[in-house]
Amino acid sequence: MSIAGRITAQDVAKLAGVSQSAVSRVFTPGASVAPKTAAKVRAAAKTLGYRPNSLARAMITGKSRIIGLVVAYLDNQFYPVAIEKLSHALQAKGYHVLLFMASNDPGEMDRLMDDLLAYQVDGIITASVAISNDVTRRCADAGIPLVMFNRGQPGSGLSSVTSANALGGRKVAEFLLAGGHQRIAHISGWQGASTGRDRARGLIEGLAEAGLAPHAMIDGMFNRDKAAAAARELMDSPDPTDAIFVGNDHMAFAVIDSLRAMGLRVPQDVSVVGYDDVPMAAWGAYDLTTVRQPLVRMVDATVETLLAQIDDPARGAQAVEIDAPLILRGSARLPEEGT
Amino acid sequence: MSIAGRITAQDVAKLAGVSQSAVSRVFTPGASVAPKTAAKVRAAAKTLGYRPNSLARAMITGKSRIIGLVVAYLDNQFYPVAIEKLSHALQAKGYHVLLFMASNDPGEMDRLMDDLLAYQVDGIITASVAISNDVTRRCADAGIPLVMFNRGQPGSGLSSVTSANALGGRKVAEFLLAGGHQRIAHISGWQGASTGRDRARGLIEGLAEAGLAPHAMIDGMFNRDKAAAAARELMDSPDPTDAIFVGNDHMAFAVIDSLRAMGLRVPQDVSVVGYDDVPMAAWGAYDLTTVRQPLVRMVDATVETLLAQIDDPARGAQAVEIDAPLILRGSARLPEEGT
DNA sequence: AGCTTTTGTGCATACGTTTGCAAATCAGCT
DNA sequence: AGCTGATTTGCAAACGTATGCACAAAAGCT
Repeated sequence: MSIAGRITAQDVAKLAGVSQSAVSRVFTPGASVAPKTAAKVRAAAKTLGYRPNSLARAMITGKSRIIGLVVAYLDNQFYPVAIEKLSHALQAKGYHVLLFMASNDPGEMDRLMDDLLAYQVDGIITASVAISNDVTRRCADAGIPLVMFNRGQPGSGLSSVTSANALGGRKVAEFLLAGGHQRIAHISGWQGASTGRDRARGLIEGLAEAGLAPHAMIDGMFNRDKAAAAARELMDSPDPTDAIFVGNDHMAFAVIDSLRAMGLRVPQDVSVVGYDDVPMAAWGAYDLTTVRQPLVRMVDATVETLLAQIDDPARGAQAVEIDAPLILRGSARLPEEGT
Repeated sequence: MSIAGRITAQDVAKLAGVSQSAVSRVFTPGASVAPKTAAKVRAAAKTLGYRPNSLARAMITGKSRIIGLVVAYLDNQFYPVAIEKLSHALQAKGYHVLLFMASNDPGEMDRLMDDLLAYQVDGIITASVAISNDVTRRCADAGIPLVMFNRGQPGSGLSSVTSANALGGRKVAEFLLAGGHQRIAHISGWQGASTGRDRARGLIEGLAEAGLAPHAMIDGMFNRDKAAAAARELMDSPDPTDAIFVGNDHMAFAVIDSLRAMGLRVPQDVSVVGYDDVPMAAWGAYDLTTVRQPLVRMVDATVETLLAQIDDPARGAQAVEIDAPLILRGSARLPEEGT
């Protein structure tokens, strides 16, 4: 019965009539301890309600079993769901998640790095946040593996996990062309991010193979308001588009809202295709045709890559790309049968 | 230039020509240290890239400056946004967030408690997750403050921050009555949660004052599928309702999707009112009339309550309720002018 | 200058663990 | 019984910091 104050391994040792080391060994998986004493210790621990202090353990072993997770925005549904899955996956591996919110202010990440290092995290996952070279260097210096989730940084020597964004853009191009669209515009993801650039490039390449070019390209910055404005601009023009590929679902919803507010029908007047396949894309109000980022596989690849790098610091960075299938729904006109 | 390995206060001390204690004092806000030596130490720290080890600091002070944040689901947009704000608010106060995902399996929370205690968190915030008496007791034993966000546990002696849910339900009742609705149904939040019960009770009381009773009550369990099924059931009946108050926005969206799929128009055929006012409620596709939970004020109250309890463990629990205004949009028929 | 009061510093201990090492116990043999 | 080898155990030293205590240095005063 613990009145107050922390219960330590000493207390348990005293009650069980063994040394403190013995207690430690009982709670250390690989250690050598006789079944009989283990039983005594476990009994004592249970009555006192003892749990080893993870912080003290981290000090001595040099492994905190904490992963720093840095996220910029949570209003795009893709990220909450990703966090949920990442967190579950890491919990299952015995790691814990220290959550950091970063604005996209570049200085912000540097400040967060201080906290991350101070808490001796074993590894870092960043989701949709820009990494300066300084941050990269400090991670390398401290020997802390970092994996970028859903964003790459070519030439940075950092691991990343993304979907096959360029290929995804290509698939959209082919699909829209097959559907008979002539004037295909792109409201892109932020061109400062690999994710945004690659999707745009894929679309352009896909159209080029048919001898076409995008009817228009506008940087939507992954921002709803920007995307909505872009949609209005595209349709107000004397030569409006007949299909819009939007850089992610989050913007695509804003685009559809905006089109409907203009009295246009989707997909009769204009087709819309998104990217991500967040749960909301399947909801009746949008029924969005989109490219699915296979979240579970991306999450699995992320923790696998990160843990591999933690276990073997000599292992180099790797950039994983996961195939992203096109999901057909009602927001884009379908190709004719038998094409 | 750090080649590898952690830089400790010892290293800095050596370089600066002072004792390790001096270095510690420079990084401890209230401590007594001469400006001159502070400067020397800071310089040495900067060239070595030194940051105090938070884990070691936590060991000695007994304060980890870590808050455990336990969340059940992230698919309801209310919670991601809440997490974002909570995290920012805590970061601003020098705390950090250890994130735990809990299923609503009651045993799950007990297991998480082990981890929370092992990491010596200074406090716990739970968002929409059930707390067993056992968990309550263990927190009390360990002297760890806990505040429940967006859920209360009457008689548990636990702090909580919610909106004024019952009053909110009342407001909806009055508003729908004023709008001339006769058959008002409720697809409630989970009746196992105070939040769901209080909103339902408010509606019932509000209708009772006008001598009415709900036309129907169905427990939607905060679940989209359940809510959609409930909506179909309500409208398929020989005596369909003319207004549905839904226990939260997340379910309300499913209800609207479901109604539209039946060929019904919102609000011409049936009015829908939600609860939360998540960002999505303002989007064109739903334009949902709803009760706004003032997120910023709830978050502020939560961290204020928690930190007050951390600073003064003797302070008792308190249940904060924050007024929740009704936000009028297009999903519910408005009362006549001049009523 | 001599005294007292304030301020700054170093020494040493403590926080709660893990783990190498050596001593001690135990089991398995002849 | 005596020896060998394997297993279990306790001792003590770490990990990197904060902090009480004693003392040194500086500052304030008449």
